Amino acid sequence: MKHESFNESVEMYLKTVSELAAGNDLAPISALAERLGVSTVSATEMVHRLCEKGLLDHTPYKGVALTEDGRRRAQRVIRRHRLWECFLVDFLNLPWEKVHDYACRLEHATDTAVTEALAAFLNHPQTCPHGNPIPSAVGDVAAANDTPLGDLQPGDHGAISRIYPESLLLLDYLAARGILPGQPVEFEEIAPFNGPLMIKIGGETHALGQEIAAHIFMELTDDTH
Amino acid sequence: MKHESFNESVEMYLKTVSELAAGNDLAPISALAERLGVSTVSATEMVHRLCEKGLLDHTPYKGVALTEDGRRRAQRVIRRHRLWECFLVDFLNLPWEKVHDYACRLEHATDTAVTEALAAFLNHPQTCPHGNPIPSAVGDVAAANDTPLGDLQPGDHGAISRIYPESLLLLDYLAARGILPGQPVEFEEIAPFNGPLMIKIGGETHALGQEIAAHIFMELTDDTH
DNA sequence: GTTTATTATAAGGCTTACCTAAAAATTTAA
DNA sequence: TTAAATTTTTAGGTAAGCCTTATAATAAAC
Repeated sequence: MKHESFNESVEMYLKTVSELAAGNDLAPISALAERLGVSTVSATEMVHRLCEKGLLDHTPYKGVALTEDGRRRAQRVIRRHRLWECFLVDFLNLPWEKVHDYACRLEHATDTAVTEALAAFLNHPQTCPHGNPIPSAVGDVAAANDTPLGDLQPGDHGAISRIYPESLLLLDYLAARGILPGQPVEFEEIAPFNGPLMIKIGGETHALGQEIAAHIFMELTDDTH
Repeated sequence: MKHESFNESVEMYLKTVSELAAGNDLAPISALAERLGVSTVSATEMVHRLCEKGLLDHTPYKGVALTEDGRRRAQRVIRRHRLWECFLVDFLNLPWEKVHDYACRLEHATDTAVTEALAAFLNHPQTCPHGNPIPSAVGDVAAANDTPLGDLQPGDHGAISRIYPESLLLLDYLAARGILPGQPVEFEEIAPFNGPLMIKIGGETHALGQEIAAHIFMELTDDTH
């Protein structure tokens, strides 16, 4: 009956740091704590433990980063997570917007042998149903070459590539509006005073808040013919 | 970050009681503790907690039994466990003797929606790869109509129906010898002084200790034609 | 260069699920 | 029916992962 829940917490912290420090910068502990639903004091404690284990680097007053060990460990969790998402959508026909949460539980309870057998069964998919790349078994990920909707200029167009980071609330919102990877996108305008972005997605125009727009990535169609 | 590990412990206790009290009698706390790899003091503590929650009934100095609530809860865990075993063997091609352990982890991390979608995907199988019946979604199980090898008389024959309860050590042992559900069985003799049982399984004769024989069930072929 | 805001640490506590050691209660067996 | 074995309870402890409150350190803004 040895406790596996330590593992689970570790994995959640590493995964979250990986998301927050996606742009190679440091993840502030406050942001970590908020995303994990934990007090900053608790997060600080845990960060110390993970530093001692050599999984995180903490620069006081700046934030935390994954060590190489931590990075690999996080990517392996993310691999399990995204493989399960593929299975849940493609074979169990579960809703696109729900599988993220289901996979969040399974990812901590999946042996390596199961992970790799699952990858083979699924034919080694490259992305999860939300468009995010699936790391390799040793923790390598393809670098993304896309842009968050928030960074677009009027007239830009292309197609949605991925939703990142994912959360049930966000995915529910997007699913209800048909805002999914693959949908064609045309940027129309941004309302003044940091207002919502007016974006045509799959024929319909949506007013998206900046925060949501930061979670939607697209691949630009190159118009410089 | 609310802890799900309480759930996990509860589920392990309920599952184990369900196994130990299979013959409708009481499961001694000492047996519970041993199977869970925990001190009797710890097991007693936990049993008290589960009694307060209305999941167990404890008769002091006798043992524990599942309440109706506890029984249903245990069966639901067992359902998830056995469905995963089917998937792991039939679709991921993982070894028959290993999937029990893999499923032991997954069973605590599987939402009801995933369980039922999995059942549908698998076409609602009736038994796990080790021959044990899969409880219904509401926790009903078909009563088994088979006999442990230990109870046989010389001359009896039939086919292996299931291995129960399962454990990695036992399954490894049986897999190495081709002792699997479906194999034809012929009882030859029992060595004196509680010696091993000599049993012909799939053409070869095996000397099985009584403890192992108690875990192997068979369906007798009725010879009273 | 202060003030203000953020970040970190310190102190004390809680719960779950474990542990050991020792004493008390009950059952079983001689 | 007394002794032996088992079961339960009591007492005191540990570690992980949380919590709140309060103080100290640093960074950023004015």
